Amino acid sequence: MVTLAEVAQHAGVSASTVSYVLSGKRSISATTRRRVEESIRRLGYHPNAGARALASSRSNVIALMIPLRTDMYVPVMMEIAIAVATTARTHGYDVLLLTGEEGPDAVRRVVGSGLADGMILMDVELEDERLPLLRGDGRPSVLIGLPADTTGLTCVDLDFRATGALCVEHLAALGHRDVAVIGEAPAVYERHTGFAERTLDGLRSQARDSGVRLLHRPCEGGYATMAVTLARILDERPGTTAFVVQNESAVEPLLALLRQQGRAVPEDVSVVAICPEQVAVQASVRLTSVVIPAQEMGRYAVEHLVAKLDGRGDEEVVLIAPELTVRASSGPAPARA
Amino acid sequence: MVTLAEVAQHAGVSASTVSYVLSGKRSISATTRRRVEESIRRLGYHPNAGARALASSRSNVIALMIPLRTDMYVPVMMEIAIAVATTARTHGYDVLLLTGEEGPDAVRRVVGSGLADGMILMDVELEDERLPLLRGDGRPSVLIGLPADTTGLTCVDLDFRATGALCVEHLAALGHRDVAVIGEAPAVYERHTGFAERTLDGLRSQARDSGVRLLHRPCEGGYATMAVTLARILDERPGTTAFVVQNESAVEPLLALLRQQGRAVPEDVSVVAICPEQVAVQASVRLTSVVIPAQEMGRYAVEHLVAKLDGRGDEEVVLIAPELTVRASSGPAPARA
DNA sequence: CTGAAAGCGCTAACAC
DNA sequence: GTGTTAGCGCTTTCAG
Repeated sequence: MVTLAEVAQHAGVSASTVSYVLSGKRSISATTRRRVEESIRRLGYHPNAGARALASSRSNVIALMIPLRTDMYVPVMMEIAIAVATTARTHGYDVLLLTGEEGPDAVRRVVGSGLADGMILMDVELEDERLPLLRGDGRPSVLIGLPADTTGLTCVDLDFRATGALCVEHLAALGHRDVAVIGEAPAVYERHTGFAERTLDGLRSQARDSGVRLLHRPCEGGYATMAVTLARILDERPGTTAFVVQNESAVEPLLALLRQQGRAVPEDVSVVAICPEQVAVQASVRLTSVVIPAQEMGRYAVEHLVAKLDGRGDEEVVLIAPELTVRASSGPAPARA
Repeated sequence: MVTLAEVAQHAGVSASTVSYVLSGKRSISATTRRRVEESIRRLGYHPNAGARALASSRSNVIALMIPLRTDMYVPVMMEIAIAVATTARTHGYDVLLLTGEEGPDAVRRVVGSGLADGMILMDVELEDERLPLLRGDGRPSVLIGLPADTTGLTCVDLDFRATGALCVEHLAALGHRDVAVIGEAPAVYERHTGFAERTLDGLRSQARDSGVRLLHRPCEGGYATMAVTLARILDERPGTTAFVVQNESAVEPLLALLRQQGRAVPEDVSVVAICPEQVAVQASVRLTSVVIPAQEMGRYAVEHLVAKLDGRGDEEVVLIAPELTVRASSGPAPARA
């Protein structure tokens, strides 16, 4: 293993000079710099991460906590994780992957050990038990998602409230008066994951404003459950002419079932989805949708965290404005029977 | 920040004693141990990761390199990643997440800096440019996937050759003589990702042995492309009575299209999928399938890597035997026309 | 613009 | 069964 001292010797300079060449924290003559850089290359030197962390009390690692559950919005999470990892690299950070499993202990461990300089948490619940640890003094953190109380926290998320409103607004404008909402699995609501409830808020309040009747039903993914849910909805509200779907694994089943029942999309019923772009585009009907900006959220989260780590801190809640893209699944409400 | 020295002082023992209580590398009297543990708790001590890594030249971190592409088998990768992370924790390791983006440089960086003690690589190509770095001396590594030449490497993967064979065998036994294979996207084959080619091998050789005619077509996910692919297949081989699908995002489109064309599954055509269990179970028809054992692969990979790190090394290729689960999508071939 | 040297917090001989 | 101590490789004052 090549050490900084060896590089120094090889280049005929002192250790500190090599260190400063690396960090750029003081000016170095062009000649010296070149000699040192040459030695570094020749010897294949890589600074030792542990030593560096010990001496500087910075690990250049950020921790990313992802939920354990693989049952929900998996592609979104993956996309976020990848965006976080690549963005982090461009800022000189590596990413430590933590699963929610350990809960608050993981936060304590990582922060306490100096394994990471800061952390990004996904899948935040409204009353998340990890929040107290983040609020106080601890290391900087950024949440992807919005808890009930955001004081002292930095959060990034899609504005799900506005998203819900936007969906209803779109449908109302097309003349729909009876809208059904296919939501996430019941467990998601029970767990009080913020985004689901906020979407619902947005849907409801806009529905009130637009004179739209709303029926909300959580739904596990898959055909079997979707079939039951749909039957129930059409039973309770036979006049339903539009659906808002916030559940990736319910999208395709819904479309198939509608088709089977001879309900044409968008002539007889409209469908608006809240989902990643790929899902919207690859579905059997190109879906009018509000896209979940996974990459953007990941990038944002890292950039805010890095800013905080650099002392350019700012406690702030960033809500990304939703954008509704009209595709082939939504159209004017059919004439009343 | 609480240091080991402070714990030692608080407990009235020496630093080394605290260290040994923590590592268990020498015997400690029950009394001392209790006193130390109490002090650790009371002071909220967490060993500093950097210092520990520096002194012991072990970081207790393993690196996981995942592919950048989010277009392919995303849920599988996510499942593997999570299995890796949780298994690693049970062995006292944390996981560093690397994207394939940096390529071989990432390997050099991580290994050279001692950031991680070993690494797990996913999405290995047949002639992967990272392999030379892993083969030689370097830190221990485990591949998930199988390159062309495995000498000096440890690999874990589903036995895709056997998987292909198993699918054909199943269909042949049911009397099918014309089988079409819906494969991964063309890019996957062009990139020479091993698993796709090995599956094809298995399919083909078993087809020869069983007197089955095989037609293989790569396919991007989604409805539009699947429709084109299917039309072409039925045009070339109108007698096709069975499909093997190895492409998650083609499964549902295929089923929907067959339905639209009035071909009943499994009465008119059989479908066998190679996919994660969830996909097989949640599809519109419960699919006869060979499951991709993502969790098992992740777990295995970590356990082998940890074994290597502990000196219980073993260069070895582990191929997990495929298991075909018969569900509702396969049945006897229809009587010949 | 460059050197010298004091730690950072922990591990692992080496002593007893 | 426990204490002492010499580093691990780097960063960062303090000097010049």
